Amino acid sequence: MRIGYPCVNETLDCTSTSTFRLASYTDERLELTVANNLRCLLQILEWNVAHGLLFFRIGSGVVPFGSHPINTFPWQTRFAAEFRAIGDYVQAHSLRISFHPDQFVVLNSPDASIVERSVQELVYQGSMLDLMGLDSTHKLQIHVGGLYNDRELAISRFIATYQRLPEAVRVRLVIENDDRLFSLHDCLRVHAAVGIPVLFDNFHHECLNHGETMAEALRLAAATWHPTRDGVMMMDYSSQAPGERKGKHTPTLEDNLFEGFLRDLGDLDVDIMLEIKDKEASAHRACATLRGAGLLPGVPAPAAT
DNA sequence: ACACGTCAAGCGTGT
DNA sequence: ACACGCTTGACGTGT
Repeated sequence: MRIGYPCVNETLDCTSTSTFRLASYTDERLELTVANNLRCLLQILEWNVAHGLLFFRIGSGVVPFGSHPINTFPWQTRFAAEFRAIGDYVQAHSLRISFHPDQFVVLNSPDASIVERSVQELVYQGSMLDLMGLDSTHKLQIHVGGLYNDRELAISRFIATYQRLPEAVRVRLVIENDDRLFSLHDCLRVHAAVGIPVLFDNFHHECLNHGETMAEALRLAAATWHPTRDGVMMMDYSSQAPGERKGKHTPTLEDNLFEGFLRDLGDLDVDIMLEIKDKEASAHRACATLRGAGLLPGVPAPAAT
């Protein structure tokens, strides 16, 4: 089992997704920014290893405008060595990497140009994994997309687009149940049609479900991951922010809820991404809970920073 | 030095 | 028709 957090390390003064405005795009600016982002990315991964956090979601903005036509800089060749070094580090320490392209990636849009831009964004993010030399156990996670007043048609459009994706994207793509439109049940139907793994989000499942218990839901999702091709199931973990609007993520890990979740998990192996606002602070507490339950080996005591 | 309006992209909901 | 949340920082202009 690995524990991770998304995109940003709040302890280090180093970010892997610094960017600039489209209006101020130049190749020089791009080159400088990517160089700095990759330097910080490696630094964050090193910090994670030192703290026993072996799962990390890399932000979409490592290469600013990575799928935008304005960006014709050959960053793939210019930074081949840096990407490779990061991939080597990931493999040397058995880290797991994911990407979560954001809401603009909609594979089931009825608008062909939106689908085309979405595919280009997935190609960009998948190519970073290729450049790192990482296999298909490292994933790109997206949602099924929009509803467009016709669930069946929306699902069938997703399936049709999925089948046309470039191989490098298709082998890495996974779908996550969302909190309002496409439930675990919907994702399982897409899986049944094309074999795409389902990345389970426990909090979204609490918001939108068809009566499956948490323990059942976890096992249904786990069964969609092919052990060698996809690796151990990945999931997102969060819980409701107390007193806030339904669906809002908690600002910090609630240890008692997490312990209850671990009971539902039972003996299932899973890599857990903590989608919690205070990032690595909660990830630390999750690790402590897991070590207490004997589910994680001991790690070096967190170094003062 | 600091404040704050704004930033590539989509969708559904609420007013 | 339009603003908002999603996820949030931080860019970049103006003072």
